Amino acid sequence: MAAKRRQTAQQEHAADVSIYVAAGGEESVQRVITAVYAVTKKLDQWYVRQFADLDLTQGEWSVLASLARAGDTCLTPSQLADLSNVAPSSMTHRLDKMGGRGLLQRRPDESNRTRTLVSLTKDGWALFSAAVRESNVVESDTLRDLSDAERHELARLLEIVIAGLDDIDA
Amino acid sequence: MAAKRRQTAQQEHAADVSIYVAAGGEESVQRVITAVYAVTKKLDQWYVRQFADLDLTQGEWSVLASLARAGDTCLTPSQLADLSNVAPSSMTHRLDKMGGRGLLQRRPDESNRTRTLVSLTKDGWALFSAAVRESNVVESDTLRDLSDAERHELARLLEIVIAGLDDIDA
DNA sequence: ATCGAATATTTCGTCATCGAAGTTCGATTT
DNA sequence: AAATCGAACTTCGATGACGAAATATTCGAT
Repeated sequence: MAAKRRQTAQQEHAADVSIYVAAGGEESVQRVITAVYAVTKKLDQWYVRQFADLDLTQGEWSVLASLARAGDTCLTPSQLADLSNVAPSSMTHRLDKMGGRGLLQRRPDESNRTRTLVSLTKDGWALFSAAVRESNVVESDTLRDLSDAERHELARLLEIVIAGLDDIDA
Repeated sequence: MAAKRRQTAQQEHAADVSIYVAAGGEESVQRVITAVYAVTKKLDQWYVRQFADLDLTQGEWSVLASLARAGDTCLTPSQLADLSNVAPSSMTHRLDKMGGRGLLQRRPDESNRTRTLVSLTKDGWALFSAAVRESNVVESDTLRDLSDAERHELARLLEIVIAGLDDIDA
């Protein structure tokens, strides 16, 4: 049964790619992009379930991760909205809610009082850390069929893609 | 400037990974997963802008793609909800709206009248095809720094991951 | 055969999100 | 120095999504 499903997952993916090619996409492109989204779609499902244990939505997770990645640098609501792919007006309420839970704090920027600076509290970082450790379980499971060398190669190829991303908008 | 940004994109990614590792994640895992999400986040931004030209939201795109991938097989609202990572109750209104635009049709399943069968119309498939062809532009740009051999290798590694995805829930 | 459990879909109330307008502050121009 | 333009954040009205309850149909058990 496991073996059967393993075959069909590949077959399904191949069939999906051929649909996109039939609709006008390039094979070498669709094969990669479709695969990337197949992975993230499944991961997203698990994130929702795992984060529910921590009373965390994907949107709140995005804010938490953005602030954690910024380190000591405070971020403004606008920056957080951009990083979270969300409208600035949506960020207002989200920050209100997360601030109410004590996960972050807002303080006015003294040098420019139109800006607000957002930073993680100790509780916020603790929740981020807990979420990372929980996520790492399924993420590790996801990559379990890849050797260390293959993970390294996969990361290397993706990093080539990342390096070129910012030059495309222009 | 382009060269500078190319370096910083890699540096930023490396810094992000180290944050996740500091929070308790494994390096070999986080390096891959973080990279995958960096790519999809950027792609999602472009999809929103490109699909706006076609009056298509990401949710509607998900329905369109699911039905197209199913080919001749009709899907039920529940199946579409699962495939779109959305609640069944949300799918009802989404199908109403898309049906009103003539993109799909709902008909009762004669063999089991609790079920409803959804299928793409000709207009629906045309819109799917148009969206694929538009998306392929940025997707192709995204992979432009990868040789054919590298794309093949990237796809191969991702397909190994995909093959194991279904076995994890259990 | 009838009753009860399970499944699929749709309403309904509530919350999140969006786009637009409003408000406050900073910067540039005249 | 005053005024206008622009930027950042927040409110506001409307749409979309969720979870729970309601409806309808099928399947299983007594």
